[in-house]
Amino acid sequence: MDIKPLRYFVAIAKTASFTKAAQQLSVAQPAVSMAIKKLEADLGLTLIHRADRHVGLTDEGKRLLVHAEKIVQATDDALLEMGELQGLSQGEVRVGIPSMLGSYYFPHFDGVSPQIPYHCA
Amino acid sequence: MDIKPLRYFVAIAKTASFTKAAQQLSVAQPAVSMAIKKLEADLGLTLIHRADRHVGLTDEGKRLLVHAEKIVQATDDALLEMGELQGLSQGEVRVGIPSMLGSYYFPHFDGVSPQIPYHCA
DNA sequence: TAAAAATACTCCATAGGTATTTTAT
DNA sequence: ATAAAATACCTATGGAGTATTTTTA
Repeated sequence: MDIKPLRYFVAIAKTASFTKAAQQLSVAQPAVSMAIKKLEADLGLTLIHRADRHVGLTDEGKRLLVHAEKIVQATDDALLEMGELQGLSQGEVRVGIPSMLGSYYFPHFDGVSPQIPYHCA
Repeated sequence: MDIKPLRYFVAIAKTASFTKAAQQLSVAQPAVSMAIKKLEADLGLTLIHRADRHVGLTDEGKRLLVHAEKIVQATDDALLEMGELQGLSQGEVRVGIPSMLGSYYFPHFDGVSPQIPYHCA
């Protein structure tokens, strides 16, 4: 199972519309249609009623929605934290140390290196 | 973010080996290597030390592991329930009704059809 | 008739497999 | 020398876009 279709699905559930969901997600409407179609095929279930001019979840769709929201939330949590860590690991700490003093204040003992790579600005 | 690489990642964390993870997941070893490489590229982080003959998670990898396990678990929960619902919706209810009586006991009023398709065994 | 969703098609990215090479013990 | 991971290469699948058609209110 992939996460993107679940995001599409959640958006459809919220907006009750394939078109609005597509706009909200900045993708073309057919992408959403096909993603849901494939998701339904993969699960062997109908998730959304298309009948009577009204997009609504089936009973199975309602059950999936609960899970989908958890999965999306957990993924967003992960992405957020990883993004923060990435920012940290990318961020340079520019410390203005005269180069000759650097080796004194920031010595490089074997196996004990700074957590964040630093260099003089 | 896709779920399969996260499964690979969790398996590597557990087995401390790309090769064992691949076997466990029934995929070729390079698939695992490349999936992790892409995951690291996507996140902009190094998740696994490859140095010194010992596969181990970096600090960032350890943080991701916590999230990855949640995501995988939530996904498995979803797949399990959807699988159960699929089994139900596929299951036929075989009711032994003499065909001539069927239309009496199970009439087909317009727009009011049974929830589960039935037919006589 | 107008909207929303589905279908048709095309293209490109990527996941995965086999074969091979690199690396470290 | 061996075992494990990385790289190279190839193929096939599928995800997404544009254009178009179908459907229903």
